Amino acid sequence: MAIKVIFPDGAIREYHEGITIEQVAASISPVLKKNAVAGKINGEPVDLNRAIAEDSHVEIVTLESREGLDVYRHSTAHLMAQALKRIYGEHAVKLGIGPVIEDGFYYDVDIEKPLSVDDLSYIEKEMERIVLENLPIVRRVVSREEAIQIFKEKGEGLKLELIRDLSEHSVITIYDQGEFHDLCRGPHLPSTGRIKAFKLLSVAGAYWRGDSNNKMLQRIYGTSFPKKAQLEEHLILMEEAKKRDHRKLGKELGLFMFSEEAPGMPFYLPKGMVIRNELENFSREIQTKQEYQEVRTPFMMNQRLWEQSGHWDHYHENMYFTEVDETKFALKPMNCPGHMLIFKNNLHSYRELPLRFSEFGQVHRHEFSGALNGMMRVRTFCQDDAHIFVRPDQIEEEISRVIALIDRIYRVFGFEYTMELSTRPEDSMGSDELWKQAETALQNVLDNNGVKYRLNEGDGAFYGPKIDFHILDAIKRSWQCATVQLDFQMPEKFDLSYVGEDNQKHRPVVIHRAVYGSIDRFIGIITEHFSGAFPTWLSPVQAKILPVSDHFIDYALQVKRTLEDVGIRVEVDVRSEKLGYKIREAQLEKVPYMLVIGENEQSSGMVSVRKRGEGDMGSKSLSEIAEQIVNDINLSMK
RNA sequence: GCCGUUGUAGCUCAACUGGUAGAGCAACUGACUUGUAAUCAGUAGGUUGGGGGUUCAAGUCCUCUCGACGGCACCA
Repeated sequence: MAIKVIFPDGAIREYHEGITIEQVAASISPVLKKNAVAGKINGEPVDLNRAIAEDSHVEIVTLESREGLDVYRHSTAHLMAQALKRIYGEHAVKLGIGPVIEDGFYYDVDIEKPLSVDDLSYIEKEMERIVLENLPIVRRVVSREEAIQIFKEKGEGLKLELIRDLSEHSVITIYDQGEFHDLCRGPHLPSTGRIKAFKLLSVAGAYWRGDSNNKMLQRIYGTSFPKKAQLEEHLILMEEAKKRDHRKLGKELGLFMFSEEAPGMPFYLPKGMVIRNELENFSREIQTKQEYQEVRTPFMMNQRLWEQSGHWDHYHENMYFTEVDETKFALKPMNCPGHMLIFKNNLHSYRELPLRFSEFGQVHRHEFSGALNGMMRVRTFCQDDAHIFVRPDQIEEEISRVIALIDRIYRVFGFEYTMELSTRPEDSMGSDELWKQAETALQNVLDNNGVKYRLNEGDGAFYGPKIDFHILDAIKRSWQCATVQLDFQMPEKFDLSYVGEDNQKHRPVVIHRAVYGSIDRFIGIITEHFSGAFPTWLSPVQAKILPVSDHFIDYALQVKRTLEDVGIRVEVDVRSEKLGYKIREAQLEKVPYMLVIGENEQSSGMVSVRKRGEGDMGSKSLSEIAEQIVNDINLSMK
């Protein structure tokens, strides 16, 4: 019997019934057959050797596609599991799950022996042997009873748990390769010999099914690619990412430091402080134009304030407390309650709203020790926070303004970003109506602005839903920075009011927002984003003057003064070193402008300009170079 | 917090199975007076993260503890 096969491009071909995906691929071209790793029948992913029983839409999945690569890596995960069982024993290794992830795969296993990175190379060797054996990978459909029977015999308790949770009518399949059998939906490569290039990367602990109440398993991470060269390239990329690690660069460039005396709490060194001040001033200037008013509130306030705000109920595990003069205090983990007190300090007319209080507010949050990570996750940080008090009818317009502000600021750094709407979490306060109202308002703003966003259910703040901005840095990693939160709860808790047109008291609504989010983390992000080569306006030292010898120090100092007078940050390298040495150091410090000064420059009143990343630019007059640098600074902030 | 790894001079790293700590860079001193990515020589620098233990002997082994790293969980 002939069947019709419809391809994604709409082409239709006839084949005999029962033809496999692989044969279909072969019928199109030998290259396609070679690159095919799986297929899809009516959208359902299947193995290459799956027979096509009736007229169907068919797609050949090749290694070029994401799906194909995923199949390839999924099979590599099985390959690794098989190697583990061979090395440590069938019963000593109990399998959890082994999925594909962004850049590779992992497999969670329950095994007595603590695995170390040294063990990985043994496992890789065994994997290579299994590749050489070229074992066929075969799919087998089993009944639930059979599946339970099989995994019970093998002592695979974790797999039994998975089977138990499979839905009533799901088809249970097992993939066999040699003596190895794994519960798996597939699809997989046709044989282990198809796996060409892989590497095991690390081992780590991971809770079974992601629940910290469960047992901790050992997770082995690895990656694989169709070609050796691709694997090498990926490993090089990982090395590159390590080189721009903000912790390493922060130390090398003298931006910030950490001390055992204050885990998770950054110390700013003079150069890092320059960057931080620039960031603050930049945002301060823009906010002032947008009618924000800067305020400052205490780091520590009476515990009862936090009880009133709801932080005690919903947040106290993350807070630092202290007791002085028999009074209990808490270090602020957020700035909102302080701003509520400021609002309450006066009577407010509806005419004053929106009222925008901004604060570069230092907050303390007790994070788990294992969560700390350089500047990215700290226990004290500065939020570029603001609380905007609005009338209900002003909500949507004000949020649009905030979104525009965030966009304005992110453009300067060249960040692309995506947005997420987070809704009511489990642990939260307030009535359903207010939450619904707040969520709808945020959604409306996003929809009306034609913004694409992802819905992140149950991830809002305990007092309100939020829109989060996730920026993509230069190496495509995503970071949550800006946030806009809509809050009907705090105004209630603090009994806030303004006097309306009707001379009656009305309840304002609060919008919480941050642009950089945490300035500290933002510095970490831009350090990695720019690989330490900050744009001129952020560079701690914008120009470094390099006298060829001691004889030109006077002239160098004169140049320094001239540039400083127009607001440029300048250093002079006065050491008795050779020019090449000074250049090398200035280059390693990633200074944007190096100005070489010697006999020629001194007599002509010029400087030789060497630009970061571009090299020798020839000589320029003092006024020319000063103008160029100032332009560079101003342009990069537009 | 959990699992694993790790901690040696300011920095980067070395010291075989336990035998009593070493190099480069940086710093300091001196010489050189330098033209576009490292001038030479000398000097100094360490209770090996901290406490306890085993041993004739501990950087090395055991134990507790602190920090860091890789993940997990957490991320209001």
